[in-house]
Amino acid sequence: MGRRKKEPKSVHRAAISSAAATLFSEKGVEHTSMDEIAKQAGYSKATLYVYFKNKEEIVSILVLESMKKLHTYLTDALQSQSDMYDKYIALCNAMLKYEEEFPFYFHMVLDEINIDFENTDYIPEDKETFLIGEKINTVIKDFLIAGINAGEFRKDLKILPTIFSFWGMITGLIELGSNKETYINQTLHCSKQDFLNYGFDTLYRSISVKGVPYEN
Amino acid sequence: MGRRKKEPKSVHRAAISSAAATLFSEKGVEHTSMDEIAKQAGYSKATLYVYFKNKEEIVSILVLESMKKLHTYLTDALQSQSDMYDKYIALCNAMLKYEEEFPFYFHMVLDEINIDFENTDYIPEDKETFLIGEKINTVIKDFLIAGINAGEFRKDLKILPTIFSFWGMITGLIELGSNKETYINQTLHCSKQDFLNYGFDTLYRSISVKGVPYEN
Amino acid sequence: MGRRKKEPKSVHRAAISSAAATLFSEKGVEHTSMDEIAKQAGYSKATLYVYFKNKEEIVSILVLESMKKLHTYLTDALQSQSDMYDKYIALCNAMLKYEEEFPFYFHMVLDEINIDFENTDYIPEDKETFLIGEKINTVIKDFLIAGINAGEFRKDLKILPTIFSFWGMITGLIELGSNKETYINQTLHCSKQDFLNYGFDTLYRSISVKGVPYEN
Amino acid sequence: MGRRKKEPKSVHRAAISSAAATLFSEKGVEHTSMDEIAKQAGYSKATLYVYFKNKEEIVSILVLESMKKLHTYLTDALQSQSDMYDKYIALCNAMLKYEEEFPFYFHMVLDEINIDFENTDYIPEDKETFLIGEKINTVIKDFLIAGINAGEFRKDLKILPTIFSFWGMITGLIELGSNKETYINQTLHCSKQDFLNYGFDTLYRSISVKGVPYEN
DNA sequence: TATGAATGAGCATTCATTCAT
DNA sequence: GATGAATGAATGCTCATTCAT
Repeated sequence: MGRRKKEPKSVHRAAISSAAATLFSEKGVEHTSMDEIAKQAGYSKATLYVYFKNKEEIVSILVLESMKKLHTYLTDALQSQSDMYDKYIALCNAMLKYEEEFPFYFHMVLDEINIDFENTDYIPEDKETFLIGEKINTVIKDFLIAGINAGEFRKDLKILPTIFSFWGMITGLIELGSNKETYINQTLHCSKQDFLNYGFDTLYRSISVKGVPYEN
Repeated sequence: MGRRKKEPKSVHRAAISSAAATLFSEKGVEHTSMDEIAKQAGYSKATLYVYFKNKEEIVSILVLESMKKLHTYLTDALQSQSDMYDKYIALCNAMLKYEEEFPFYFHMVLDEINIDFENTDYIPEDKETFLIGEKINTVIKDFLIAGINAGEFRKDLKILPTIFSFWGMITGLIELGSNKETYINQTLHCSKQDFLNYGFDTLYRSISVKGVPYEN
Repeated sequence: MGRRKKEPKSVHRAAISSAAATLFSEKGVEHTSMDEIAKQAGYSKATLYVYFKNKEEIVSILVLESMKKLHTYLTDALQSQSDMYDKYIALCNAMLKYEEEFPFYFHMVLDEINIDFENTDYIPEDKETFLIGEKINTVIKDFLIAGINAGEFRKDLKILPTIFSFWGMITGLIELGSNKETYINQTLHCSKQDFLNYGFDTLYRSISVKGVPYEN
Repeated sequence: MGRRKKEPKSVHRAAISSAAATLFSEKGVEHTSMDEIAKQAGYSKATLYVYFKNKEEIVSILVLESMKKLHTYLTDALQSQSDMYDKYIALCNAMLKYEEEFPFYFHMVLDEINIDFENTDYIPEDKETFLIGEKINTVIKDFLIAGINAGEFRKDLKILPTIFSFWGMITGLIELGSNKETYINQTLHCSKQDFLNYGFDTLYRSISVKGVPYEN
């Protein structure tokens, strides 16, 4: 095992967390051992503990990274379109893109966000993750308000409950689309993307004043 | 140990799976050991293997049972109401009831159902579970068609995609409601049930011809 | 590894703790691994955990056992003699016998006895160990009082401080005798037993009214 | 790191062993890692191995240093008093002072000294430690002989055995006093120092011709 | 000389599963 | 049929030590 060149710590952390990400996606966090991560990353198991405090920290940093990316995807999606409906669809597809890139964290993100801030022992990454979560909420909130003001979305929408319920619904939709891709292909005779587009459209009607703009 | 002789095999399976169900709900499948199930059920650990091939089979039978119950809940919900909107709300609450009773299987049901029917090694219960899933689909399908025929639901709904997307969305909504109950209470200043009602209503608009009937 | 006959649990516990005792004496508790204990006892490592909750419990039971034996040795020693000096010497030799049989616990016993009875998590054996410790104190106390009343020991002795200081001194003497046996042999040109006898005698003068009865 | 160049090797050894001493006292040798020593000393872990062969050597040098200090304490104690009894008490308190300063080595000194001088692999410090031990023996020997010649100590004392047995007994007494300080406070209703004074006095009678001079 | 980097060997503990009786 | 007994295989984590630079 040739010793590596002097590379910054972040390079090793990236290599390790990347290896972990692959394995976590394949078999889940619980079923991925530090031994396996080490082997996948090409390090000795002990070396993992040079770069990370423990397994939990690897998970936390991965969740944080993915959340940051999600935030970027969502922001970019909204900026890429001007029409409200197009923004909505771009938003949904940004989440889809995220789910496809980080299948594992997609669901975890939901659970992890409830941090016990009383517990002084929590991993700093977790707090940052929570903060990014709040930023994401804000992004969607602004989008909703803009839509209402533009006369596109129903005036009687309750902002916060709408954000949360949409988050849950889109998340559930995408997760089902991915978990059951083959089943959908066989039974619905359409692609996962088609299925999701249909779902996104359907859901749009629940906030829209006038329904979906084009025929899908 | 004074255990009655000649109890039919099913009695023992029921006792064991019931003990397992309790523990799984409390601590999750992964964190429940066969040792604990045996103790809870009042059997020796080895005896568990007389009645079940392995731990996985216990899980499978439990998932099947829960699916059967879900089917009942859904059927009952539809029969308990005559109005379409009321049926819809009853349907949603039936799923909520299921989630609250079987929090653990709720999500699993999504993942586990993709059976490789080519694989001759699969657990028979899993096939039955799949079949119940199909029955559930039919129940919802009939509901949707009835709603369309009654002029309550949009005529342009595509039946199958609608069933699936609704399944995903309601599932996602309920799961978020449960995972983040405290967060919702604190941020939205409302109960989980209130939040979910709002979400159910919102979603109803996406299939309804005229929106929700009453003010909520 | 042929499966053993159905033997009572206590037999296995004895076999394991006995193997552990040997290794603990040879290399110390910290440097004895459960793996080694298992090998020495002829069991699989996992089997150890069938009979003991953890390593700590093995240590605790060993300490307790040795303490019980010490109590017996001391009681027997006192009963075996009628003369006070002879009782004293028998007492010292009982401790020596104990040290030779349980070299490892001899010192540990001193440390372990301070139990935090507030801590509800302590191992039950530790409490019993403490109780035996108290019984041992009583045995020595009665001996001291009897000696004073018989006019053999100084009337101005403070019972409790005398017990404790004698315990410390005899313990220290014996431990030194054992740790440095070869050195003693070479430098003092006498056996460990001779050396200890001299020490016991010397110490006797500090409580005796008239000094040691015979010439040593 | 701005470390001054050309510091003699001994300076680094002192800095490292001093850091180690602090940590060893706080948490014990076994529970102090080389990592912690390095951090405490402000060196890189690898640097420790430039100045010391291994962890054991750090311990050895520390034991040696402490022994040197003990020798000084004992010599000073004897010179500080003229009366024999006072010298004896000063001697005991010198050992107590040593125990309180080097709790960790106090007991170790007993065990470690048995060097296998045939073994060419031993650490040189250990030999020096042994030599200091011999010097300490001589100090006490001279004290004993002086006491005998002064008519204070019994004429029939065998010098060497008395030295050794006193060493063991005082050592044992002090160790018990320290290990069980709280227990002594609670049960004997006196301070550790009071208890030890009583013990020292008691022991004095075993060598003294006439008993302890004052009432304590 | 000083150290950043890496790791082999080890450890206590857990658990699903097997099998002789 | 029921089980007491036993265990192989893991798992997360630690640490003294080595070595190329």
